[in-house]
Amino acid sequence: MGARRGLTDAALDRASPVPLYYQLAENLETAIRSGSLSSGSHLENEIELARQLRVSRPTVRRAIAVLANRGLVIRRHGIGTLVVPVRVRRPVRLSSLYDDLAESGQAPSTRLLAYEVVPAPLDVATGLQLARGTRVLHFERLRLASGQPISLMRNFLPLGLKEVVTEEALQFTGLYRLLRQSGIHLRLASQSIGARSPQPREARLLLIVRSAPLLTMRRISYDDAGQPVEYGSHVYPAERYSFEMSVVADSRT
Amino acid sequence: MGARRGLTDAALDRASPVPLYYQLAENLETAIRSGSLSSGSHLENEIELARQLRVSRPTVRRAIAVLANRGLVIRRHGIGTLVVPVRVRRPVRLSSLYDDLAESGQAPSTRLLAYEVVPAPLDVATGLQLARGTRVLHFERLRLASGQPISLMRNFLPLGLKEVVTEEALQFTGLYRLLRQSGIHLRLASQSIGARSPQPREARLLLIVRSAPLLTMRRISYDDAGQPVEYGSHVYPAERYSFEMSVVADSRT
DNA sequence: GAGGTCAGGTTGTCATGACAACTGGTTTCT
DNA sequence: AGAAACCAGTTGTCATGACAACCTGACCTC
Repeated sequence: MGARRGLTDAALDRASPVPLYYQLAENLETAIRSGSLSSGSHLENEIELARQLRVSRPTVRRAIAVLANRGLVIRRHGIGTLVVPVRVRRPVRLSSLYDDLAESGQAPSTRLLAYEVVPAPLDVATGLQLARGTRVLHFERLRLASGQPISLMRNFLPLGLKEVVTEEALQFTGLYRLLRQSGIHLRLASQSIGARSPQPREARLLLIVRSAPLLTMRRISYDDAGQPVEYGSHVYPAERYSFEMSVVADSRT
Repeated sequence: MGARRGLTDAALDRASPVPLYYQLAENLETAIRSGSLSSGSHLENEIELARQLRVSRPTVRRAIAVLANRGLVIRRHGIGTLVVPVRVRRPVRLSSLYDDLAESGQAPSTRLLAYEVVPAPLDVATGLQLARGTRVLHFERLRLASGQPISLMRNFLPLGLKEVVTEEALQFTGLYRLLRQSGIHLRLASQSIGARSPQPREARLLLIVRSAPLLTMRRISYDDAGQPVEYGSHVYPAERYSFEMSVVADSRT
């Protein structure tokens, strides 16, 4: 704060293991979100930016590409790069509900309704690429934000992860955080979003009437190696939940 | 065809205005989808690929980055690049329902229920960044696939696009295609997916009972310049429709 | 036999340099 | 006055070169 000159107050640290382009991307993102770079304004041009920061132009371009991918800026050939004049953010990312809630300041809490080892149902086995009936870890959680139930989550994981995702840990930590802490990096997920009416038990747990629709999400997550790690089947009360996302067209950059 | 040797039968055309990396990305994608590159197999390493194709390694890397972004391959440091062993595809892209249906072989048809100029409701005006009450183009379409209604779509556009999106054109062409044809390139959209119960009129039009839930999508699309181009508020019968998407974690490449 | 060590192969990062393509405004010409 | 041509500024594309970081498997040592 205070200094007006540099677009990026935080300097780049060449000694850090974090790549320069990534440091730069984060600095820029911070500047955008904090409002230092106002909506609709031009970013300084790449060559000048490179000169100021003492890095090469490809490094600057790569940093900007990260922001463009996240939908924070738009590049225009012959014009420049401008900050997206949109307020909306919070895309559907590969993060857990827990993270999302914690970030947005809501105090999330969890009730662990089930934790057991069961034979995989057919769709789960298929999704996790296991033989029919293979034993898998299954658990069910009810998520509350500000005291209100917002999600009923059922997950299936390969048995090998039982040591990582323990019953105790799940009480206080999100699934994705647990996985990340033990070195499993989720890289890709395919998911399907739909809607249906609640079953009686679901309506009771989520404190909604039976005629109120549920949002449903089925997700299969894969790690770095392309191995399926998690099968999730979640439902949300539509009146209290929706999915926000930003979609970016293939931008050729 | 017949040649087995080259991973990419289609050669690169340096005279083409299409960038080399993009040509390469498309060739590779074709190879993957057609099965020439089987699931789980390694891609040839970057340096060798560059040598064979007579391009630089950055060009190869960029092509692979495109595929990685689309979730078709996974890169592993120190290991190589492998084809994602997943069957699922068809992410939520910035394309129209019409395109999607046409691609998947369903014969789409459209009934144009309304086409008029109206003062923008508050949420529409906000979304399109117009003053409250500004006159906008509004139309409503009922989409049918294989004779069954699958979507009721309401759209609002700035009045300036009335010449492009005419009543006649809408009967036979998707909105996004119309816009593209007139040089408007959608670049970014923010959307929100939720669910609710249908209103009587919606249930009647979509041929569902009143207790059957609707999927809802609200989308605001922006063009190259970051100008809002379209506000869409669409509903789908949940029993016949769901959103499929793949999510990719920030991969640092 | 178990463990650590090392080498080879792979992707990741970054710099430098050059030219092409596009946009918008200015200038010039008719 | 209007239209065409030009120009400065910007991002887009591509090549070459170098080194770092990482993973696997083979080898060696104990």
